[in-house]
Amino acid sequence: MREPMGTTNKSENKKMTKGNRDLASVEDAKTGGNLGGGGLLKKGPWTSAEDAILVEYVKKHGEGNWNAVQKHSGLSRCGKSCRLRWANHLRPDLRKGAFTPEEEHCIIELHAKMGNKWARMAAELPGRTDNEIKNYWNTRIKRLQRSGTPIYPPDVCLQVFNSSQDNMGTLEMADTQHCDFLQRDGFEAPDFDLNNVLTNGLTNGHLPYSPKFFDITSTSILKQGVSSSLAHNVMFPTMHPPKRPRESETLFPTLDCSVGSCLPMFNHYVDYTCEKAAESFNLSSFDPDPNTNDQVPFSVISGSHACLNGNSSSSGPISGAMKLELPSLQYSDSRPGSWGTPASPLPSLESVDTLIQSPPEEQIRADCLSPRSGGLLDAILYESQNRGSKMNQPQQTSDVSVMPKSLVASSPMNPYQMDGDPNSPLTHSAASIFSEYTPISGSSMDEHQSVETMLGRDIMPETVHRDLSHCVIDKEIPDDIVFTTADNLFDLGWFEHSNEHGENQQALLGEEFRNCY
DNA sequence: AATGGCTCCAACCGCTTGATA
DNA sequence: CTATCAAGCGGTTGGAGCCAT
Repeated sequence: MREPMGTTNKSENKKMTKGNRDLASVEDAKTGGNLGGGGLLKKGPWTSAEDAILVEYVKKHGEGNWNAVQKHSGLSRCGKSCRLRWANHLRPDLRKGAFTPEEEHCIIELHAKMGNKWARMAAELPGRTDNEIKNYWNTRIKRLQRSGTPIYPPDVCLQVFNSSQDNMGTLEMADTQHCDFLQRDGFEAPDFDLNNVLTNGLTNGHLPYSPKFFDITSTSILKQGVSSSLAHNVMFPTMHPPKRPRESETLFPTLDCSVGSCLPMFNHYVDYTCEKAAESFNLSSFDPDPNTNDQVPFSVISGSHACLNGNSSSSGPISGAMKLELPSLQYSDSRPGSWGTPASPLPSLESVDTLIQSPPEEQIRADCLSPRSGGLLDAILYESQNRGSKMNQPQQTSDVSVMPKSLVASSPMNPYQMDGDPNSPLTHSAASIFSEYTPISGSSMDEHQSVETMLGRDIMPETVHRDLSHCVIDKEIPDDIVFTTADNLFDLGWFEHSNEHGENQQALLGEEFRNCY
């Protein structure tokens, strides 16, 4: 927690003390100070003299027309710099000092809704700047990453779910600020009862929403939940070396929106589910790496969008301490000795990108609606919309056709079947998660295998069945059910769930979604 | 006391958007 | 319709202080 600051913030105090910049004269400020002349615009920290000039200028001329500041005031700063200085530090309505607990809570909540929309978040927090919020968030993320603390508290998850229900249910979108993109695209989100889903999921010890929600989301997340691969996607890499690459340095930025990251609050359910799963297996916790004694429990990352998943991506390159293998419980029966080497040679995501070419229209759509750094709503609505549009297009079969049909049909987690949109974050999630559960012996991590090959090999529906039955489904699972295609699930009614208004939640995925099966 | 790593945050950079000529 | 400019936005960088060793 930062110390409360007075009229000048801590950093300014530091700088003023250190550099004795207060002594800089107004004349220096006007002539560029340490510029040494030459008429170049000054960069670097502002002096109080420069601040005074800028404040004086704004008093006289008002905000705006920042490029004129240099002309009229003689300040050797570019307009952009002046605007930033004013907006972030000199504005009279700024609130200085540490964030209050209320503000912190608000930021968390807003981030859950909006993602990295700092300016929009700042608009919701009077007196706070986007830069301030951004810095706060980034700092907080890093701190939480280290401590393994969930980023989104449960109450925030609940709130976001409630609000998302409201928004998606009515589509009136009173909060157009959050959902304006929907209106722009004329997209209509169907009604479904997230709140009910949430409440049931949290209170009953089950996740009744799971199969009724997204097949991808539910099954893959929950599959993740019962495996150590969870650690890749939804676990703080607490064993990471302290110095982590910046978020922007994620190796696969276009695919960084894994399930956990796109749907931040789901991670809490994953967390919960994992506990339940652990109970089911009489495990207190999973240690993903039997060679370590790292007793980090199921501390689930809560998402934070792109920030965390770069390193925790299930498909990202795994190195060093993050080289986590599948838990023994998953493959112990069929693949003894597979612990030592990574079972699934994940194709590089670059190769996935290469292999899955999306039609231009979808690329455009993805550009418009990419939930990469968005919140839960973005992710859900993006997915739903893409499903809808997808159904109106000829089926893309080229990729799938590479696979043997039998294998395609029998793939329990075939992402092509579930969603062929390669731009979809959930598709990526599904693909990456799927890949994790596709053990291929005798391959090295360095081998980049084609997605088709990967998807078609060594798929074990039984595994899925077992996993689902242990920790996901609150319905009786017939013994003869085969988790091969989505229509099995439809037939069981798992994609249909009426909300309190009697409306079918299947609509979430679009009527066409069902029709295509 | 010296040093290196880490945290924090102000400022910058590059890109996008919207207004206007 | 196009070009230009101002402003906004999000990501990134760099520097100063803090802290552990």
